Amino acid sequence: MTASRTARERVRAELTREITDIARRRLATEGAGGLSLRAVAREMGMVSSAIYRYFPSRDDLLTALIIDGYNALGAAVEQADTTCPPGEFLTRWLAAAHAVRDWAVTHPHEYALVYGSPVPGYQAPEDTIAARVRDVTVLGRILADAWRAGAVREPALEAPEGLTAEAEAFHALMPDVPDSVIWTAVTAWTTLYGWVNFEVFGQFNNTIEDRKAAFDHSMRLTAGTMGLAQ
Amino acid sequence: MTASRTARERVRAELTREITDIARRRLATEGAGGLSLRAVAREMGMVSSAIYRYFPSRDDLLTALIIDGYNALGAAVEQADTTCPPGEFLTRWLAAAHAVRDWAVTHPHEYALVYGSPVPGYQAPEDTIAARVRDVTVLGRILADAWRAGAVREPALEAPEGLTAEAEAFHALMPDVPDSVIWTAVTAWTTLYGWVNFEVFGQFNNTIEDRKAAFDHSMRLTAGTMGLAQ
DNA sequence: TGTACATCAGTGAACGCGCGTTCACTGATGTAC
DNA sequence: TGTACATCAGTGAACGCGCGTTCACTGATGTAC
Repeated sequence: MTASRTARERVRAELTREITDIARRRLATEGAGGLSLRAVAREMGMVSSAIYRYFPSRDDLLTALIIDGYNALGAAVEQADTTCPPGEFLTRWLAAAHAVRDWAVTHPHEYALVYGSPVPGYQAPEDTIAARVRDVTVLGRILADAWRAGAVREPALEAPEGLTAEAEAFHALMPDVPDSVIWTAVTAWTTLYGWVNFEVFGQFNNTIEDRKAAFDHSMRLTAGTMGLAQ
Repeated sequence: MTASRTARERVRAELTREITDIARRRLATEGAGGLSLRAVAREMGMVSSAIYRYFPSRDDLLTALIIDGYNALGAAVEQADTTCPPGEFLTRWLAAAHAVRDWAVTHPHEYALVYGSPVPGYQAPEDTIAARVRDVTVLGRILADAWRAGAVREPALEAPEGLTAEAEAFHALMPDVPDSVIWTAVTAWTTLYGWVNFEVFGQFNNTIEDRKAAFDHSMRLTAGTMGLAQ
């Protein structure tokens, strides 16, 4: 019967989810390097070998968590952008930036998993790529839309000749946008994630208290660097 | 005899150095979380308990590595700045920025130790602070010097009222500099380290090849954000 | 200068722990006739 | 609808491994008289 077959599959999906949930929670205390199948199994009330019915190895579980992380972050940014009026580019940029920061601050360990120092000995497989680019795709789209609408002032600093080939990869995200603007976008991108890294990894401890406000201001400055009108 | 007493102490200093050297090298393969006293001892040709004559615990060894890392990075940045003509502020900024990047690229695992995701379960003690601020002290000094020399254009974007108190901590590094400029400096700081994080942690793999040139351009754009004349 | 004592470096065994993964197995759930 | 068989989930024991840290010890190096 299809119905009962689905019943078993449903349990399987639920337990798979429970495993990743517990694993995610354990990231907080142990970090990615210390994620342990046995600990997850223990918390599930299962014998450790039972986990292997769901994930063939520790690295596969880690991969699942990483993909989930990218997708959650990507979805948050996409959602933030779509709730903005499409023609208000500064608003969209700020919304997307805050979405990145908000997600990172509420999920610091998952953020560390996707944007922190690499897990030693772990090699991310190819299938993480699709999930990996969702957030920057949104950021690229905002600037590309702004450019098409004539809302981007070109920077005074031209792109150096030698970087023409390097900009290639980013034209996939931002077609029609000139190289000089591509580089302001890449710079803005590093500012955004640089800030979030600093905040999540504790570099602002004892220095900045109202981090959301400071971040907001910094992202407005960054919008200026990109030539987005205030 | 003082001479022979010094002999024993010299051996001690040498072995302590050897331990940290080996530990540093092992960071590369294992990451900070996987750093193991037993492995270091094995590589030293010592029995594992002998390490305890030199470091009372694993965390103390880690602390030594972190302090060394901050100092090496700080020294590199200081050195880069002092070789520049003091009045050429853009040159100084670029030199300092490249010094950070160069050091990080040649010592990626030590960089990860000081600017990457925190080591789970490790709490940095107070005595890391002095070493920790050497690099940003240089960056602050460059902008403060430029400001005093009248070489900094104030940004169009004023600092929001609510951030006055937040800027306090940075006035220690950059006295006399107005808040609006403080925030361009903090933003530039996050851009610099954000870039280096991205590069060292592999985010630019398969996208940017000539990273030094792209970084240089990005840092010139960032100088613009800070109001430093090109 | 020579001897008695104190300090220090390194040894080797041990404690108690957790880990990833394999394997033969039991019993329950689903499938085909 | 009922039975025989196949698939699947979970068990429990085991393999072989590495870890941080403690402790009583030996022997060498340094110190004080």
